[in-house]
Amino acid sequence: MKEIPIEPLTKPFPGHTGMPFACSTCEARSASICNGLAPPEFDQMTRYLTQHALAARAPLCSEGDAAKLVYTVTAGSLRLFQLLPDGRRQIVGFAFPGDFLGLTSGGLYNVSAEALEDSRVCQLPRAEFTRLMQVIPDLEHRVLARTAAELVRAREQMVLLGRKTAGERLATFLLQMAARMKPARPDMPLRLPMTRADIADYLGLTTETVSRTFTRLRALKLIELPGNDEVRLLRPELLEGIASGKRGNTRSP
Amino acid sequence: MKEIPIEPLTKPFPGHTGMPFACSTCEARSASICNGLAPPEFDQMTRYLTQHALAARAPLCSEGDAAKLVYTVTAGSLRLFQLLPDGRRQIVGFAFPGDFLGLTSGGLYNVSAEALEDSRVCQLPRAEFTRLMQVIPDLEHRVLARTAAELVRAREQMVLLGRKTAGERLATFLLQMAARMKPARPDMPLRLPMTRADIADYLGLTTETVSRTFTRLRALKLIELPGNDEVRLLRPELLEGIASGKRGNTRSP
DNA sequence: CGGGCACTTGAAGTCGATCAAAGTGTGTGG
DNA sequence: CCACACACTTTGATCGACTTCAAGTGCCCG
Repeated sequence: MKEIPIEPLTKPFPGHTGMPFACSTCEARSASICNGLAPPEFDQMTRYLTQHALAARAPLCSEGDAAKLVYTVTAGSLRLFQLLPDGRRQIVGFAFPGDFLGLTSGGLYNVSAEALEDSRVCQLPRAEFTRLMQVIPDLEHRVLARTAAELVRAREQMVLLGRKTAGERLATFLLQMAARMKPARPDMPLRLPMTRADIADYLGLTTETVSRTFTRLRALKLIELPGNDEVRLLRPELLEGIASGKRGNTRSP
Repeated sequence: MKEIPIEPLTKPFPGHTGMPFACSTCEARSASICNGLAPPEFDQMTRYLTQHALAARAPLCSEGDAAKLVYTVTAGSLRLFQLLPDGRRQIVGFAFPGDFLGLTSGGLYNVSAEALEDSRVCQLPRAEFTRLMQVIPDLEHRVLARTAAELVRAREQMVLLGRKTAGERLATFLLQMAARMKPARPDMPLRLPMTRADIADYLGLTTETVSRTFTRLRALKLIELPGNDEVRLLRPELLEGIASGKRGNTRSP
């Protein structure tokens, strides 16, 4: 939890196309918030845009801080979370390349963000981004579309946290990750950049329960665990059934 | 759960100002999505705008339905929820006068909505609303602001569902309701239009636990329960402490 | 006045939490 | 290159908050 300062990149971000908030990684996922927008306005924007590297576990921003910057993740992954005064933590989401961070209602960040592994972000002053949204309606459309999509995801997570069993939660999580990761080769094991504790805090469980539930799913031949941070989903269709919450599946896994 | 069809109002909505998506109630809460926008565009819009009454427990829309309409609540209250295949229910929010419903990502509603009591909504075809957003940037700004605010609320609810105890959940809920209701006179009891089962499905608990927790808070002289659907918050500052999750408070309530 | 629904209360059960300890892997420094 | 330290994970045993099952109470409305 020690502060590792954000260090500016010395050399150009590998794969960067010169387009702010767009990079080859993001383009590959067709996820960057600015991809394909008409470039003229971006020329002025470039002036304000910087890239930053984050060491594993480095904080990007903290809940309650003045929200001076908005970010696009270009490499690595982050956890977004809130803390209760006594230290209980809830991870509200993970961020991967192409994801957009820093939109707030009010001038303060409402979640904290930390790198899960060595990561990179493009950042832009929020004032500049707000101005750009006024100038480029299409940019605002995109931000709205993403925010709405994130709200849908948040509501699904509320169903998970409020009503699903541990087995259903983990199955849902694994399928979420599989959908986001799009493994290079099908049947390649999925790499999970987060620890069991992170998964627990995302699913409203403890590390012990997450670990036991992994073990249980493995015993049922639904998954394999080639390494501590790797999973292979052997029967996605069965996992779907469990994740969606059909009872009967529930009590066993 | 039987289908009570939406019946059109026969007489003009009481208190309606003639401004679509704005009514005296909404203005009083300065919450209507369209209040204060320049009226010219609304003249054409009025053609498509209709008002509807909902009987208590009547469904407004169902998760998965084609999202043909957007709504503003003008009177009463609704519950927004999702169901698991076996019937488990998670209420993701309640809607009160001034609240805007029906924004989706994709063409389908992602939650179901039902009236908690006799209610009224203004509705507008979604296509028309989308067109209006293109024409009136300020309208899109407002929709974005509300969606972002709703996302913040959803994340706070994730913390509640994932990490808070029953006592903390109920305290949080009561303060949420107090903040929304703005009781006419201070120290007037709060009217809760939802049942214990609704509260339970909102907080990820059972009706029994909600009931026991109400009893416990009353025994602690933190609240009074003048009627089944009424609460008076006697010590809001203590409830705040519990709701925010400082441990020590936790084990007693 | 009586049936039905929501709410409350009690007793017993369970899923996941907590407490405890042993494994596993990794990076570092001797 | 090995050994130690540390961080993460797994497994086991026990506990407890909330659920489940089961009555019982109160209240509204026909």
